[in-house]
Amino acid sequence: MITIKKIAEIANVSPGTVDRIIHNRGQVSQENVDKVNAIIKEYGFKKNIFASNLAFNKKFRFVVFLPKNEGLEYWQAPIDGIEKASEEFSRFGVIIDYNFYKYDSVSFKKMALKVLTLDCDGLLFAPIFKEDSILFLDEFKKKKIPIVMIDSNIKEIEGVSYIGQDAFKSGYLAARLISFAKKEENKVLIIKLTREIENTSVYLQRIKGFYSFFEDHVDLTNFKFTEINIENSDVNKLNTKMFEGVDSIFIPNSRTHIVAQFLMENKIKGIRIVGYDLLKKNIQFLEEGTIDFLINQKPEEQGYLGISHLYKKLVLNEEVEETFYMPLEIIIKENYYTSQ
Amino acid sequence: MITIKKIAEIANVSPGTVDRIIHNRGQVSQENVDKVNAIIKEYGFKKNIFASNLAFNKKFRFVVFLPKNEGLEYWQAPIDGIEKASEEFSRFGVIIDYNFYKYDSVSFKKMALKVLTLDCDGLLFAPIFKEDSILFLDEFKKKKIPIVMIDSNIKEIEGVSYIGQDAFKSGYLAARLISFAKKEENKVLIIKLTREIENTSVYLQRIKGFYSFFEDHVDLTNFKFTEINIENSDVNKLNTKMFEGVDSIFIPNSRTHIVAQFLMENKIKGIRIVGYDLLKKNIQFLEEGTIDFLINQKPEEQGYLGISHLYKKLVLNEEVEETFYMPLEIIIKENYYTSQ
DNA sequence: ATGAAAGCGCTAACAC
DNA sequence: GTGTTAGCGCTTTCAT
Repeated sequence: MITIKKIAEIANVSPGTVDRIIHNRGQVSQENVDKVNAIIKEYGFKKNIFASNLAFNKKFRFVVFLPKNEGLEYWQAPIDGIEKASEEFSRFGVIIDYNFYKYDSVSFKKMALKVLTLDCDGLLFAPIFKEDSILFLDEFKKKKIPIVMIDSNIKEIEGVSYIGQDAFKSGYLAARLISFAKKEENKVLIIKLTREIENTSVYLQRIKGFYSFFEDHVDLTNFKFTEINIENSDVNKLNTKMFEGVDSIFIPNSRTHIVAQFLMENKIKGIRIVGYDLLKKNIQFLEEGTIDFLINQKPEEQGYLGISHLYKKLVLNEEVEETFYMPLEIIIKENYYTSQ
Repeated sequence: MITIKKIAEIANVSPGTVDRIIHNRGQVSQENVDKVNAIIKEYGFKKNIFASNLAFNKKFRFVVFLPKNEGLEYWQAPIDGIEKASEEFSRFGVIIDYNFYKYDSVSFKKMALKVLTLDCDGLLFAPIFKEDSILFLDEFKKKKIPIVMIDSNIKEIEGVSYIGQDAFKSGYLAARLISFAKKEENKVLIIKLTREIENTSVYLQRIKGFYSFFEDHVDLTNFKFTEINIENSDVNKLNTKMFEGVDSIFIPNSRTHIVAQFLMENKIKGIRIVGYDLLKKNIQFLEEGTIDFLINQKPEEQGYLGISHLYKKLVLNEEVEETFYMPLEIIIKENYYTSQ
């Protein structure tokens, strides 16, 4: 492995000049730039990361901008992953600056303004509120520093990395899980437990993928679908009539346990349920047998990989994939505990 | 973060003495040992990994001791993972020394003797042949360097790390997948496609776990089991009679495709098949619909994590989990491609 | 048993 | 526009 000193020797210039060229600091003659670049290419120079970091002694400040955990179990998971990464990379100068907002648009906007003022080297962000997120990102991108999105993707935004699931494909998978039940007539309920404020695109994508599966499998004519909308995820809007004759239920978000709880309380049995995310309550019903399948988004890993992405890009100057779709993990009672 | 120099200052000794104490090189008075250790504890000293590696400039040689890929698609996967890790960690001085053997006991023993003579800092190893592996490990352990096993575990061996699946639990999971099919009478075939030479403990553990599930679920009385032994995985020993009236098949290893192929060729349809590993041929039958479930052992990740384990332990001096059970990944047609 | 000091390769400040 | 050099924190050799 060739060093800067040796490159300087070969090129008949000083190490300082080589350094200037490598870091595009300018103030070098074009002649030398070409000469040195040629040598770098020829010998395949890669800077010694130990020496570089030792001398540079730079701290890398990554801003994390996520919803607060207050009552949001799901959002604790990415934080756990981030903390794991933080510990692992702290020795490489990585510092995490946490910025949380309450799960509403007003709090988000307020915090966004603060985040925009922060001095940092990278951003990890979850675009929960789509419109506000786009405005925020457009502004933040002016900083010209790497941005990683987790959880939900905004495909329209350019130059921002994404780590998370493909919502459409996860719905497609859910449909397949539902299709396991082979009966003459299969009544499927799709229950949307929504919140006013949240980004609708994720669960709508999931439902789209869900239907898409049945469109691709026209032989499955014995499946009939009904959609139910439960605003504000209000349990009181559920009633036993809804479930009469129902064989399977698809709930395109993590509030699966609300339905499971209702079914249990009303002693409605024998319905196959497919939902999302390993929340404690969901796991409880998985254990107990009411929920059959959960699709795991691995939120902890998303957090970990988000920081790892920034670390590799900024600290190690490595090339990294712009988009990483998390595997679609099927969780049932018998394998949930192996999922870390 | 306190440095060696500062510790020396506080303790009124030279940096050399502090270094000797940190590395247990001896030749220091007990008085100084205690004094310095107290300071290290008080200030929470952690050595600067950049400076350390820069000065040390040590190469870490990890020996990889695995079966050769010749006709063994499965064993290419861990090698891919190892190569990925190798690239990633090469800048930290990690060098991989590959040692392959043919998939037979004689070749293994021959290579084992060579591996024992190698000068290295860590070992990544797959104990395919149990008895021979125990003899080898007992000998290798005298080197007092870290050893990681992947793929199959030998629980009797102490002080050796394991990264891979829990075979028993994966069989248990397979049983659950089989149990999805709800019919009045469910005839289940367990087909053991074996090779004389291989370690039987893995698939036997899987079968044990498989039965264990049905023992835990006594209500599933409608499942009846038959075991078939196909020695040398010989297709010619399969016949159509075996499959008469069969509803489900469990194949406790990666040779699932052999049965799938037979069923396809003989136009036997409607049998649910659960098997192991994402071999190309298995995927092909998964795509086409003959195989319903594959349990993925993530062999690539096992290889990657194995090297990563040694790297963290030796290069970074980090603490690492001794045993890491890989998640039990359920793969169906709709999610296999998301599994990297 | 202990201290002093060179050097690992890179960065950045300073001098010319 | 270019060269020189101190110093990052640790390891290791040599001297005492």
